[in-house]
Amino acid sequence: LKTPLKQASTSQLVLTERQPDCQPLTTPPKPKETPPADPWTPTSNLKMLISAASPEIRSRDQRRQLSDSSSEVLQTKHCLQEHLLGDEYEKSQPSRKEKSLGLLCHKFLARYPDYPSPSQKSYICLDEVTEELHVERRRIYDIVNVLESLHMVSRLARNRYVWHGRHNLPQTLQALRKVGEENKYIQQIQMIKRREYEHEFDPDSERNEEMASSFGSSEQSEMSFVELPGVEFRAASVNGRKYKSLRVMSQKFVMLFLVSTPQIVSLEVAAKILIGEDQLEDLDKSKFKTKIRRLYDIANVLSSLKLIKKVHVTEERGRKPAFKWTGPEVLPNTQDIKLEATSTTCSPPISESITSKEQCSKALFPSKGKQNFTRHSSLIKLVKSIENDRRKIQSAPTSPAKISASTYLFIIFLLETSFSLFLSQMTAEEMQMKCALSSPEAVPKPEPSQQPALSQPLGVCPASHSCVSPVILPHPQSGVSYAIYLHPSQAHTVTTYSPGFMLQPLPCANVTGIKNNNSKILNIITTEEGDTQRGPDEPTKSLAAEERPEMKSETSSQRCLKRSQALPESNLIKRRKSDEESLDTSLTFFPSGYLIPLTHCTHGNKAECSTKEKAGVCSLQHTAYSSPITGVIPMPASELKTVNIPAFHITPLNIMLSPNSIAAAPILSNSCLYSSSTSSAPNPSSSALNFMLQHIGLIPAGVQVPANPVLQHMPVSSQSENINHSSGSTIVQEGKVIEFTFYSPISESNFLFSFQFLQPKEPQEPQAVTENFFRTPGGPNTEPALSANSDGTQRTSQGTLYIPQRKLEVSED
DNA sequence: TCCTCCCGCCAAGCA
DNA sequence: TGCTTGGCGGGAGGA
Repeated sequence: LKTPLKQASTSQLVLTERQPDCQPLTTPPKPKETPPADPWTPTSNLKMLISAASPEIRSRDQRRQLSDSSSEVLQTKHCLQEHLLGDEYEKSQPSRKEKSLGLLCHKFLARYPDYPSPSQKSYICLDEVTEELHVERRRIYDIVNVLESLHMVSRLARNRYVWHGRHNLPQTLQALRKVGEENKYIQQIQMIKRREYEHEFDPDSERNEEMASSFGSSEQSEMSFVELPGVEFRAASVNGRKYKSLRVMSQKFVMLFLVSTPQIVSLEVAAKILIGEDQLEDLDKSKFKTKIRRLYDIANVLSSLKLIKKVHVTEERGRKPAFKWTGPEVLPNTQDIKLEATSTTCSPPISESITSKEQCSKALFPSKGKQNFTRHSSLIKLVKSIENDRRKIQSAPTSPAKISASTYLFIIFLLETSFSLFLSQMTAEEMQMKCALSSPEAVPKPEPSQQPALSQPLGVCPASHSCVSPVILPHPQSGVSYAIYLHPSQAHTVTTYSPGFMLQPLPCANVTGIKNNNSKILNIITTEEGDTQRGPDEPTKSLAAEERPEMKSETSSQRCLKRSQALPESNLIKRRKSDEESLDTSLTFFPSGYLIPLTHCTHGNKAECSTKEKAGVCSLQHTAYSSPITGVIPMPASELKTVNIPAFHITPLNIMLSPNSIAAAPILSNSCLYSSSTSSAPNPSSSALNFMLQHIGLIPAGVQVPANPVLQHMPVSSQSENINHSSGSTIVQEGKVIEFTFYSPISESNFLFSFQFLQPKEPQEPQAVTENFFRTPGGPNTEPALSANSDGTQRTSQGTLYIPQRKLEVSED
């Protein structure tokens, strides 16, 4: 008796024979139990014929037929052999590989066309499938669940599904990508990698605790099934298990690929993210193993669909299993981009688009009505991370401190916090005074289409990057305006605290349509009464009210773009145009809570300043300008050309900027530093700084840190040639380096942060990501004694404490 | 030894 | 109440 050889290549053979665009082929049924009469459908008959065209399959079928012809005799013999040779019998059983879920999925997919005719619905009866494929029901559920997550099938009734094929796949992937972006999976991946990274150098750290605290408190942890319009979801047990469902896991897994660059996701990272979202209190090893098991299940099905492919990622710690996306490329929603870039005023398609998307993505961020005054969950994670770093710093203040990514994130936190504090320090009177003192031409009356949307109801936008609200803080004295990106909730906070504060949405990051319009954008400053208590007779109020319904369905970026284009010829533009002419690059802004100077450092506004100084406005604004906390002292564009910040960034805030707006990076130009910090006016930010540093634990309570700038500029000589000045694009390309220094009062050292992102030209080539952190000795105004190397790998100097490097190599099996 | 993942128990939920 | 659905983890095959 010749049973099919238990050849290792069997499954591979079947896999390789199947071409993606061919009609699927049938796979041979298990030899030992050939059904007397296969219920061949016309389709399967056709497939059988096609498969017969393959010599390999034909020969295999011939063997099978030969076997079938003498089945009775052979079966008897088989039984005899089974009795006689138990080991042999065992060997005759299909190997594990032949029973793999991937192979089974191939068989399953072979039954149905990739693109079924819409008029002719294919139904899936689980009983039939299990019988024909000779598998347990349980296995079919695994497959069907994953297919369901991609909307390739949908459940019709008990035991019954509808086959959609790949018709819905592009739409589904688009939706998943969108949801993945909103869910900030990139940041989560970065954070996990960073923690692993830190753990390499500090194995005794409270890694698990950190991980748990990072994810466990996430309010956005629950995510339900992402549906498509028109594809109804009728899972059998929707309530109890939906969050752990293989469907949801599968969707999340796919999301990770869609948002990652490169599109390679290791199982470990995926599992950690999935565990984190299940609000696990700790990283239980068994849970982790279970998650990995499920991911293998999902990966097998996705591999059968040719959406992913197994690879291995070789890091310094070893070789890790990972998967690479091989499915269709899913670009960011081009429709959205177009809308953002071209919309001028009220644009109904935007709201329609968003409504549709919201329908697609159900309850990704469950609205619990807590968005007001709460930090976004991603920042909560950062804060926890910062706290952990703080502990480390406090525990060993004189020992070489390890500067982790968290410390960098701490700076982000500082910046963000400083702005909040700065705003909260400004009394309503001050702000109103500021408004009053601003020259009328500098503050043109708003037009209906310019009305900022800060008074819009909260909760309209999901918590996503796309909904941060960029605003401008005009600073007439310095001639510098500050762009501030705020989450809608923060924007609301601002307006609540500061009734008369001037806020002006700006075009969001990387809007292609605003290239070379920076001078216009920079100077479009309108007033907004954020206080909704104002009387209805006031024009701005009524205007705001008029616009509010529209705002409900717009993203901030869309709104702000409208505004930027609505006031192209404002007087302010004329007045300040000369200041802005030196800037000929396109503008993009930090979508964050940063306080960002929008122009290079200018010092020619003394007349304006003197006027306002009389009322104390200048000093106030000067504070904003020179705030050491914000660390956003502008610098000449010439100094900025050498620096860029990768869009591939570890902060939860997508930093996207042009060579011009790079001035907003936490880099300090010394010239500006001194010119801006010599003000004799009281500096409210000093107390804010001390409050923060004390609060965060970098300085003990009672200790006061002078409000000297803590950030210093260190020119980066490398990689500057990579910056694409002509395009002004904010998308950073390979090899870009960003460096900045940060002075820690507690350790009296400067920290130099350096990031470099390297991406291969070819996806198959090894990829490397290097990140370096340094600490340098010296005081607040000391230039770090480090030189930056272009490759980021050979940097050493006195005071260099920590130079972790990570290289990532990707190899395919 | 570790990776991979099959297998089947058993509980939740449905008809 | 029987059946369907599917979470889960033990443990075995394979590298």
